[in-house]
Amino acid sequence: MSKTMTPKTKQAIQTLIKHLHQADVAYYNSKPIMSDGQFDNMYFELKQYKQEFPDDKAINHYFSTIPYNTDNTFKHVHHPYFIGSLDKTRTKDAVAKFLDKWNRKKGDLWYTDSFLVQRKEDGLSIVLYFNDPRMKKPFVALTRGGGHVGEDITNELYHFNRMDIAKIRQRIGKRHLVVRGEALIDDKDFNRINKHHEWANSRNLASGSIMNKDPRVAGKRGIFLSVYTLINRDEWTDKYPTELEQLKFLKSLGFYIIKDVHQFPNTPEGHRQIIRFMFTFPNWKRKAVGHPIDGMVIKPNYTVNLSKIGFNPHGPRYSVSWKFPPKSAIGILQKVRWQESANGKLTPVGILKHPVHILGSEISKASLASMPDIKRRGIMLYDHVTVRRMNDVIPKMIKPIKAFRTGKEVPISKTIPKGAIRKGAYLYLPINKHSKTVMIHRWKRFVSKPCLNIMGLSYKIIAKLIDEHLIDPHDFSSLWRIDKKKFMSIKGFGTKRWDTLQDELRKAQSRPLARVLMGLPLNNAGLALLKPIAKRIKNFKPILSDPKRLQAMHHKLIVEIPQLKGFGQSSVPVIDDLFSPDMIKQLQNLTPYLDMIDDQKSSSAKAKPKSAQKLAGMKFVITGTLSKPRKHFTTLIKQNGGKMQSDVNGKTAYLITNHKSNSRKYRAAVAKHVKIINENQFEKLLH
DNA sequence: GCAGCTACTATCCACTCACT
DNA sequence: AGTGAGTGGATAGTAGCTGC
Repeated sequence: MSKTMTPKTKQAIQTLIKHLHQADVAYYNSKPIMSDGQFDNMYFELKQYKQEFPDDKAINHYFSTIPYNTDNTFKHVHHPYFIGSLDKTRTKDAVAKFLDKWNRKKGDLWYTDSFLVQRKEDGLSIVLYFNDPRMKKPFVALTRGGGHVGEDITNELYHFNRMDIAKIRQRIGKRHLVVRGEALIDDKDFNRINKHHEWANSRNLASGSIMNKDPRVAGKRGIFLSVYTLINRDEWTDKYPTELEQLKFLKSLGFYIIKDVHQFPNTPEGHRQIIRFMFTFPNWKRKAVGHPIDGMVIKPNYTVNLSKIGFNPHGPRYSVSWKFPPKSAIGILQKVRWQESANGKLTPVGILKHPVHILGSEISKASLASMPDIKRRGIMLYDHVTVRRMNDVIPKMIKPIKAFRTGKEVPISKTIPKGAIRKGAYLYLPINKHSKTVMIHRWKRFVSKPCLNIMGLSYKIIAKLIDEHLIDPHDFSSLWRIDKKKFMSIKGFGTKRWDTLQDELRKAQSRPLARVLMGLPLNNAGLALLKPIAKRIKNFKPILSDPKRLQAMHHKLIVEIPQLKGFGQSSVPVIDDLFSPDMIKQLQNLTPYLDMIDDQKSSSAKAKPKSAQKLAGMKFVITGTLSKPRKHFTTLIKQNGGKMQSDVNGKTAYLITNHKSNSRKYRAAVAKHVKIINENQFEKLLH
């Protein structure tokens, strides 16, 4: 039963088909406008619509007419077998469901003793026919094409690397053999050749090389065929009933056989192992393969009954593939939200019309960084944009798909709030001290971890306290004078929350002066500046109550602080801000509740005696997750005389990480020949 | 008194920009 | 080169409420 379609859905489907078609055409003209992952996402979406609306003509038309390049001189030949593609699964559940279909009783149609899991290589699918009676020549090589008609590339095969087709033909003799493999180019060859070209990826290069009129070109570019299955296996199962035996046989004939085929038993534990193996396949391993792979394939090892299981319209029913989650996706930039911060700074965040899925997570918003960044990338409002997660984590809008523009796009500068002032790359709104956003931001800072560290007062809780008139938004000290009865009468607030708050307030009393000062709405004031200030103030309470001493201290700081190493005249406005009437009033109000004494013991990680300092002078950078919190390592480093850096530079001694990655720090470490060690090697440095 | 639910928070990560 | 501020999502954890 197909549901009725809303006009909105209809429009969505039309747009999807239009874009898939554009992408198809671009792809077959070797000028792809999006990545495979992005294409897959859209394709998958349309497939889901197909399930929902199986009778829709537009959808069915798309799936029945898949375009291919007609502009070539290669001969089209019919495949005597249907060369299908595998069903794509996306979830663990779908994989589990596939595995559960198989029985362990020999004789059953769906029987196998074990499964094979192998890479899904991302090249050009090619079928080799030896002595096939339906072919005009004793040896024919065809591309897969749409599965029914392929292109004759027999001449090119003689120039492929890693196999000698003439020798293989000799060994086969008169026997009938049909094998399938993937034409691939190694990453190192791709990179070498692409210095002078602009191929989108090595699959495109493989395709382009084979299509080149000169068959020698493919060979020179390092193309090879990775053979992964026997197609006419029914004629061979008497001798070789399993896939593994068939692959071994093909290898003995001289074919280059796909690497890393893993076998798992058809048992509940085996199923769990398969899922674990596939879904935790690390990125570095994927890169280490040396040529692109885009997923995993699962197939039964026992092949005797496979032809009886048969095909669905796309390919065999007895095998499925799982594709790696795409690294980027295409979304529509529907809205730009200008987020206002405590100091009036406006930062743009791109809101997507529909969430997209990248690396298994749903992304609905992505950073637009700043106006210069937006201009560099040429992104406009209502554009289709590619979205990536930087280092697989942080969502960011990368670039517009200009081919999808309708002419209705609007420059993002038009969305800037009225009254915003430009200062460098950022925009600011004049600070309105009564704006609720600004007030809450200031409270957030005051109670935040590096400042007063009062737990349990989040953005929403603060908003509630202000709304219920429990605190005076302009006076931090009002937090200590909340009316217990009123507090408890608010929905969601009880004794526990009250007790916790009181407990937190007591703890806050002894926070070091520097952290109290950092809680104030001062611009550009961090601990680095406030610590030397607090050190000179020592005990603020007696000074606050004496205007003369206050003035003297203000003067002393303005003179002394800019003299310190690392500080300049820029610290003066911060100090002036600190001694402005508003701030002093805040501090005076807070005197009954806070100690406001400089914490001299706080030179945190106590350094070991110099003789024991194994890391003296060494600079360290950490990237990625380690087995213990980073603090564990930073403390150890500091205790032993080392220093932490946030970025790798020429002076970095070691990058500590447990995994290879493509992060900025890792790349920098490789480029700058910085030693890369894991946490175990780091521990050894200390012994 | 307990389980299950809802609401919410802190923390982590990489990166960008401003500034000294 | 170093510091500070500020971006979002995943995750694990906390607290309070509700129903039994």
